[in-house]
Amino acid sequence: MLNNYNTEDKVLLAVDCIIFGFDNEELKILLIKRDFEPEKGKWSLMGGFLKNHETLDNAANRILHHLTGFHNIYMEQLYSFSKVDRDPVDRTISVAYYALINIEDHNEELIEKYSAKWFNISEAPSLIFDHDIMVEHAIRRLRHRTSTKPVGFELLPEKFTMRQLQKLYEAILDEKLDKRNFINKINALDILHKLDEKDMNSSRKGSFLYQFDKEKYDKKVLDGFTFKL
Amino acid sequence: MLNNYNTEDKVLLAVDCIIFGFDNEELKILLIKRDFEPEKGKWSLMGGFLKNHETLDNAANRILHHLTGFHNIYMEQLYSFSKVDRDPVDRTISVAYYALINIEDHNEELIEKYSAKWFNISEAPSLIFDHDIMVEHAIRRLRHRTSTKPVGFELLPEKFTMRQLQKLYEAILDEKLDKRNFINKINALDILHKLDEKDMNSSRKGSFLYQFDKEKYDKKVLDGFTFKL
DNA sequence: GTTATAAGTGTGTTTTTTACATTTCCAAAT
DNA sequence: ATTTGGAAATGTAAAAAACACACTTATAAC
Repeated sequence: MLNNYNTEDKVLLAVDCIIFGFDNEELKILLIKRDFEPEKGKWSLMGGFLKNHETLDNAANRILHHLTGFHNIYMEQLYSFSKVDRDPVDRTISVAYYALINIEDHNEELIEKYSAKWFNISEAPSLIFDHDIMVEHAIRRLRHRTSTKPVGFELLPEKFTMRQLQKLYEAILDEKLDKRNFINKINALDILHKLDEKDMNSSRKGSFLYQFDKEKYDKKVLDGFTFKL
Repeated sequence: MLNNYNTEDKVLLAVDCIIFGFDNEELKILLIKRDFEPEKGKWSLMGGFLKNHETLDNAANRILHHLTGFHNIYMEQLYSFSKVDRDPVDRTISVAYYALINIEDHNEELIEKYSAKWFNISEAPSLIFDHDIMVEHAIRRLRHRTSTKPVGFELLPEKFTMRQLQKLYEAILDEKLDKRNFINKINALDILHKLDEKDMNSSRKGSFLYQFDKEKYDKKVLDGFTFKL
């Protein structure tokens, strides 16, 4: 007996990306204004369809590259959404991915091309189809990841101040953190490299810049260390 | 401009289920022996294809029902797997689900029909396609869930002893736990109902039976309680 | 040299987690 | 009726982690 694959239903498989950024004050998402039907003119996530020669990760990378111009963006598969009529045109299952990018890297040109815009997550417009639900899921996942993996650094420039890092965590977790306790915790992790350089924009005194030391982190992980904030 | 869905590739969408059970000693998974090509005779997860009128959850429920005879099984979507050649017959993306069932409920007849068998997770044979990877993911997820949600009870009979519960957690987490600390923690959660009944099989003295009090748990969750073991 | 502003820093208190040993109960054997 | 074996039941002290909290310092701008 051979299982007959030919009698089975085939579907369109979309990949939709929740792209997070941080502007030193608030957590943001990058949305595009659709210039095609259905729902033309409405805001939505950046998406596309899986092609036969691609994995889902490939497709997500391709889509992210289109909108940002960058490869090797931090990215994680989130969840698959399958309501029967979620896309009115045709049966489409969507696999959501979320991505973290340094907002300073944003490419004005590409953003123009797709009529894209950064929104504070608290002020984002409502989105087409089930995209709002995807964003909710992504925020939940990001909150969790941020507390258990050093993913926050993906959202910051390479060099950053402790204040920036704390603001980022506050934005993601949506709660105020105590300055001293935060710095003590971060320092206890021992995965940052303190530079001699100072950022002189934030205050007269200036504040030291730090870098995430990925090598040190990876080494510690191998020795059984687990990031926990 | 209308986005032309017609030019996009369509794919087969499979749903594969990792079914966990517990026999009071070890964590187990239910596998089936394929009686169709490709890979006939090899062990695999129970799976099936998504139909046009179904959501992924619907499909997973349908597949679980086939093999167990039960509806309303505890179940969670895990991850989507998309290696281009993961299924040699046709391009197939698989969405993995894991499910937890009380092993006592297993239906001998259906198990026979599908040549299914319960394996200790440590002794399971290697599986077709990418199913081994799926199982690994599922175990990781289950470990995490068990520490943050009261899902363990899905794997036990309705009435169980503290010893059974501890053994279950030990099997899932794959580590020994201290008896007194475990019981103290569980009691502190205050979500079990201690019955007057005793299980007399385990010892001369007999041990009290407990039940998970779902109503109480739900009420506590509404009041901001979060399960944490 | 005075001032204004954010950066930087440490300790005591509370809560949580861990380690650990003895007594109790009952069926079974005598 | 008494003894015995074996798992069930139970609490406390020590260690570690999390939390609350306020003053001093460095520097640019004036």
